[in-house]
Amino acid sequence: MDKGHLLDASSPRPLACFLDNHSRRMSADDPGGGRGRRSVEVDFFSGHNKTTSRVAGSPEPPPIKEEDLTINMQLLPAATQKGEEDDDDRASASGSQQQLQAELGRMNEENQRLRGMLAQVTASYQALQMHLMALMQQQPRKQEQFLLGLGPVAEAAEQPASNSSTEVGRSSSKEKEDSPDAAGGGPSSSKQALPWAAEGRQLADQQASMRKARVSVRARSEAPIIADGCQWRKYGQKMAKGNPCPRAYYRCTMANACPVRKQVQRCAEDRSILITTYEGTHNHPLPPAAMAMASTTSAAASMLLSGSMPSADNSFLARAVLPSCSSSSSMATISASAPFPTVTLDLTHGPPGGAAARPHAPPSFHMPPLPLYNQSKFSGLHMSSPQNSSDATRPPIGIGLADADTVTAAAAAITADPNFTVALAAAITSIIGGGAGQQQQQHHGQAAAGVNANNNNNNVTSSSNNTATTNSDTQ
DNA sequence: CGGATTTGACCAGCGC
DNA sequence: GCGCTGGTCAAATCCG
Repeated sequence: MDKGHLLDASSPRPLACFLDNHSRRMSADDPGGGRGRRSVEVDFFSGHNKTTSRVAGSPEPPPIKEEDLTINMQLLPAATQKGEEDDDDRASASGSQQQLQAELGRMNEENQRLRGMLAQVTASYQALQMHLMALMQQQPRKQEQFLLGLGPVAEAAEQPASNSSTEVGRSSSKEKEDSPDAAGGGPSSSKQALPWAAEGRQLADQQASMRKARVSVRARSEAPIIADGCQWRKYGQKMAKGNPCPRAYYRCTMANACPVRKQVQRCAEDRSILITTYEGTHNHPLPPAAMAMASTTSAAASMLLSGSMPSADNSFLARAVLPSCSSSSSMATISASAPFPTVTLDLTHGPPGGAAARPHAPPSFHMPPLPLYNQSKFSGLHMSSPQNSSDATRPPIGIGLADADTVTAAAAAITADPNFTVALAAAITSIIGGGAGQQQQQHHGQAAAGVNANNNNNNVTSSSNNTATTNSDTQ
């Protein structure tokens, strides 16, 4: 593999550009990415996120400020003054002035309402931030308590003090310990444990889900692999059942013990579609080129993690939240009932050029356009936890049903579950604001613990949080 | 010669 | 228990 080519983040290419031109750039003589050949990659997540998430050249939409919601009243005197200049129109001006005042009243009312909404959103955001911080502080402690002998014996016993995860084990149990999430706590001398057994187990389950959460990206491409900014090494290839195209396995080689892997396979039904499935979170600083994908994958993992709520809430929330963006043709589907909970980002839809033609358009959640391999149980628009497999057989929930009551009730339900809110915010922020730069990355870094996503584009060094994670995992 | 890829073999999980 | 399948390993091979 041409390493330099894989890491070619120096020539960021917006997705739109690629999908418009990829057929011209492709060398289709070696679609399998043969040994030593020059690999051609799709640069979906090029280094400069801003180019990938909106039309090139269009300015970044400014954040909504409180002042923006204030009605500019300077227009009123001007209109009045003009009325005074014309004595004949004075009577009509008086009438129009009343109309203007009535309008003013309405606008003031709306202004107050918008201010209230803004205040509410701001308060909610701050509350969520506080909650997240509290969770992140609790997590290492609970983790170490779990590792002290309350979890499965084998898993606890396999936790090496040295954390020498350089060699990825063959067994899945060994693989689990390689996760940066699992390494967050590290060995401890604490001896208080038993009261935390149930909680520790729940946490372990949560983290197991997080480890196994996958993000699948579907995109039209003749290239054998997409350039996501990371460095990958191919370690295997298999023929998957039901698909004549082989599935290639890659692992991240940007750090020795990075647990992130990806599978690349062509869609059997449309071989121009490349399906790249990511698993795990990076335990090392990422180059800017890789931030978008890392953000997406970990945010999706967070989102899936939030799916551990009761099934009724899942379907309800999905129905309430998802339809609001169902009109878009760019897609993200959620499947927690598959062998591994999976989020699929579908970049293959829309007009020629697909989502790339409107890279700034927010991806939405929708019905899966095509059945995905390894997601045979997927049944449509829903979020379901693995333990609630009954949801998988539920008929697809209708899209576009979000009436006002539904939205209101959904807002209440979301508010009642901070975990979901945080994860959802992270996912949406990541997906929509893929190019929103630092704010997005800061969001993500806070929402998806253990992921090196809070490096901004200008600074690839680890933050304190990520450094802790990296150290505990690799040392 | 070092590093990446290929490919057959091995292992674990799952369903029957 | 057996077979199937997915995932991984590691020796062999290839390439720059």
